[in-house]
Amino acid sequence: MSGGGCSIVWFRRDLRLDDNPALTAGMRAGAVVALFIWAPEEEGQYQPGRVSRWWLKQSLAHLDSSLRSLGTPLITKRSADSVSSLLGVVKATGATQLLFNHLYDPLSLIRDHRAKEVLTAQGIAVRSFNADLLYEPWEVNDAHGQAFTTFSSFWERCLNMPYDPEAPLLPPKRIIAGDVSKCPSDTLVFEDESEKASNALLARAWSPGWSNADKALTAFINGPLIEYSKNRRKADSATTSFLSPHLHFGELSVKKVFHLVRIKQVLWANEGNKAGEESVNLFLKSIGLREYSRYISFNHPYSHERPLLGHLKFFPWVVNEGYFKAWRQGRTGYPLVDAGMRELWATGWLHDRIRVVVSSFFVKVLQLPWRWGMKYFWDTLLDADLESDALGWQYISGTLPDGREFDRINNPQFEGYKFDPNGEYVRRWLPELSRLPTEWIHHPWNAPESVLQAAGIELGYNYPFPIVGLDAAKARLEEALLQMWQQEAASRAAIENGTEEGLGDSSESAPIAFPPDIQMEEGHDPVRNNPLSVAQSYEDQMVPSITSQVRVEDEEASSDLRNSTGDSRAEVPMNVNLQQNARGTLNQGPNEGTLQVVYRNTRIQNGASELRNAAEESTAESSSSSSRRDGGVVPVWSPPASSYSDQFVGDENGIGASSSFLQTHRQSHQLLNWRGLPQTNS
DNA sequence: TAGGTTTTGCT
DNA sequence: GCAAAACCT
Repeated sequence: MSGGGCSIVWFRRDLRLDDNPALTAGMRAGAVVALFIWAPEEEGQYQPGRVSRWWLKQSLAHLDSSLRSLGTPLITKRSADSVSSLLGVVKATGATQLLFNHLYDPLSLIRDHRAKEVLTAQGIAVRSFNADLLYEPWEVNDAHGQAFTTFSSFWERCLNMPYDPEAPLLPPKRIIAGDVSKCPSDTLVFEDESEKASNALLARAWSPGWSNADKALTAFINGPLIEYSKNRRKADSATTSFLSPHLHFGELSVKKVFHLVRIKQVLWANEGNKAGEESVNLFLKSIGLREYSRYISFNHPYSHERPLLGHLKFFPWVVNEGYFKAWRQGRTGYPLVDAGMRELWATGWLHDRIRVVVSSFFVKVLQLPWRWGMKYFWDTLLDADLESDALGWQYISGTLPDGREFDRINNPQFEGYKFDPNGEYVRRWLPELSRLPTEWIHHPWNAPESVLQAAGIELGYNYPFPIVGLDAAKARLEEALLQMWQQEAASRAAIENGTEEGLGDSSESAPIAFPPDIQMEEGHDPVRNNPLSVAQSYEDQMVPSITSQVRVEDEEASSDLRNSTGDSRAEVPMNVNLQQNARGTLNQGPNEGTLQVVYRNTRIQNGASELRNAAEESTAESSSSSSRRDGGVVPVWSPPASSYSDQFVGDENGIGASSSFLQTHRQSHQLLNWRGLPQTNS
């Protein structure tokens, strides 16, 4: 199918050779040029942090050597604009086809859409695939064809889909190299001199690269998995899977993970091994959360910037850089929190439980804006993953319909004795407390003077007093929530009176800026300060380019999303350019097979229904055909037409639409309970 | 001891 | 907000 030219396989966060549908498609079509483009400026405020870049560097080296052993190098390009680099590579290699696997963060949705548009206009065939998820976000819908808004219902559906996730593909045995003689690689720089020393330590603990990932997976599944449930409460146990950085860069295929874990699940179920079954369910759930993070990101592309429940917009965050600094440095006076933050700083790693502890402390006790914390995680975690981190912080912040209650404060002292009963974790990361007896290790401020003295601790000198007392925090939180509800009610009233629909309060909906010391990693380039400006001229909607079926469960062309009140969700601005849309989609023309349009993400009020219907007809057609689910759709979401903050208007009230927090809650929970929500899928 | 009350875990 | 677990009495 290749014509004469070769295919470019554009690697991004799918740095593996096995179960890589873009690569497989490229091989089948003939000669392949494997390409990686390093364009960090495109990531706006979210350029990868030091440890993340270290990982990427190793992983790419690994991928390159694997590819070479199969017959072709990995071409690397340094770029400020991926799309023009793609065009350059097309020219230099005479490629006629571009293949890549989907990503779901907002910047990628835009960029990939643009890539598809631009290259298609140049006569290049562009095909894209699902390599990152069990199911594409638009495949997972409720009975009305709408997106789920709670994790449990989403995951339940995933586990009970009428068809299984695709079986993982094998790695190629050899690859026919495209002509890259006129397409030299750029040297990519991922670390500066000052970072090298710290990075050297990472290599002792981690082995990036897809075949190492594969070994790690096998080892985990045959080892710690069975104890996963039992051990999940320990702060420093070696019982987490440690697969997350591998997963972030796509060194591991989630479908493969799922597949292998399911085999164990069946095995242990047959043996009646309850602990094993529970472990599997729990582990799969964490895979499910990762899926859900993409799902949320696709359906609510602003989820890394804005709370999904609108009322949180009115929360009076404490904008206190001193608190923020104390938290980052592990000097809050709460040993478990501080130990976690020091571990994160030192290693780029944090056990999931401790992530919850430190982030909930951040939001509830310090009441700092959650996006600061999220950004810090992004900068420091080895497995930094924007979608997962956004989901995690939204959960902690109580901004998800099924998140935790906002007004409950966890007590780090109690959590300390729960997750670190013997104080070993604290002693490892807080040497200044290492001589304190376990009895006091999680609350040194209560320890008698003599005990402190014997342990060599002088509070306020070599270890701080608690930065905020829990009682004070509780009082301040209640006060803040009161304020939030009042403002929310006032705003709702204003909207109902029609006095203020729209732009009035853009200052409130605009996110609080990052503090300067975090901001310094960004900003030379104007594009970075407004990550979406890059794409502002591309206003059209999804650009599905080709074939492939996406199964749509719902029979009726149930049109709009959740609520019919006039609001719209953030990712779906009203000012969609349908002309472009039509051109982008329907004229894609005679690629193989059917044309697929996916509209989950779209909320087009007028004029789009024909499009949608066309889409669904073609879906109906294609879903009856074979099991070919390659090819695919580039999920794209349209950027705001004008300014950044305009975008916030549309999604004013987040998932809950214009209903109040309580109503939203009640609804979602009723829905949940109604269905009797089976605990597991046993 | 059964019964009520409080705490915990949810993504 | 709910269910299950833990904790009282």
